[in-house]
Amino acid sequence: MSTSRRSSYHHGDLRAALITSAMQMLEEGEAFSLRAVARRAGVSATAPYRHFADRDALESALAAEGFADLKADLLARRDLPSTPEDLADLGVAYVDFALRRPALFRLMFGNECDDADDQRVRAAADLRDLVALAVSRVFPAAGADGPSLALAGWGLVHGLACLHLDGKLPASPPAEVEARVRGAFLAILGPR
Amino acid sequence: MSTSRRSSYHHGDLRAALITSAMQMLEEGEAFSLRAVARRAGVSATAPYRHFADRDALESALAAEGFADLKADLLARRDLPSTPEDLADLGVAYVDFALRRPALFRLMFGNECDDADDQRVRAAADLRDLVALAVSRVFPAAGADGPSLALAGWGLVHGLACLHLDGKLPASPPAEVEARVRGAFLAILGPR
DNA sequence: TGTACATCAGTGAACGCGCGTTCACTGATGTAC
DNA sequence: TGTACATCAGTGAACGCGCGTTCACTGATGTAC
Repeated sequence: MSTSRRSSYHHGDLRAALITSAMQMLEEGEAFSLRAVARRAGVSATAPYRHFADRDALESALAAEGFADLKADLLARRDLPSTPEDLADLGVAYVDFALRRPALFRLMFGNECDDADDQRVRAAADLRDLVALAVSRVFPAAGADGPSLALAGWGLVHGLACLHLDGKLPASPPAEVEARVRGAFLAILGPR
Repeated sequence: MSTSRRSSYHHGDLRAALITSAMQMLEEGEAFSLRAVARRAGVSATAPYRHFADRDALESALAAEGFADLKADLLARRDLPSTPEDLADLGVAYVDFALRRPALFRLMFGNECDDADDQRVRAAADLRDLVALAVSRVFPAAGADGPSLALAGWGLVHGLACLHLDGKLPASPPAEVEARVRGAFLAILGPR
């Protein structure tokens, strides 16, 4: 959309183009650097500085978009879960996201979070809230244990994602991963 | 012990000294590189190549030692857990390890695991087995669900460790972390 | 017991690399009159 | 409607950096005779 009006000099919407390029690089497992992103966007190495203060700023923008994407993935399947099985579906979707976009997932989580970036922090908090809401729907009777239960749900699913991602559990075939996640999830959150 | 017999040229046990230096660097949060490790060990930049094929080899050695240390930490508190509360203690110890030695923990888990290194893979498998054994002691009646339950326990505690480590949950004060981990643990594995 | 020599474990110079970032610049755009 | 000019969004050369790794080398050690 923006490339069509691109002149030889001014780009049109370089900021968005840089984020897109960076996402592609992450998706393809390529090493990520300011210079490399600029290269892929077909622009000089210093052009990104017109749109991002520094490397970290680009990274935070990517992380924020990653959180939004993950949240969208979780919401895509159904409105909100009402049974433990529904909840397990969410867990499967979470792990699936991590395995489909490993580099992005690592960037979102595997960094010392710089609390400075509002957008990023807010996006992460949004995710946590969504998890809490989902768990409270399925277990409305949890009462005072609600927050602990929500945290356990998030921790479990996040841990399984990491363990698969880092090769501590086999990340394929997908059906096996799904069965493993669902099994673990229902073993503790199923029959109550 | 080895430094006392160190001559000006031959070192004595440079391999061990390099691992020690590298561990210290990880502990102090310093960036880790072959050159930096050699520097800290007081040795030329190329000396490590006498003892490690390349950077990855050093890294794998560190990871293997990390797994052994973590396992030792888990075993230090008691022989084997017999109640859910005991199990929660193990979980707390796991998270505590991650927070006390974050860079090491990241190195152990946050890398694409190269399956090539036997020692490292075996050390990671050892850890998984220990978790499975501990869970099976506490829930001997789990039966066919045993493996799923064990995996859930590992995933939960690993996920909580990562979320604290990555700033998605506040990593201090320690007492609060412990309460949070214990709470999450017992919320799902407690009253059965 | 003393000596020759192979082996081992270091050294230090050098390689090429990609990175983040700065700087002075220049081409294009859009606004005021 | 046409022109002057401020502003914006790019360029490209250059900086210093630390890294992993190679190479030919040399000093120390220990073994065979």
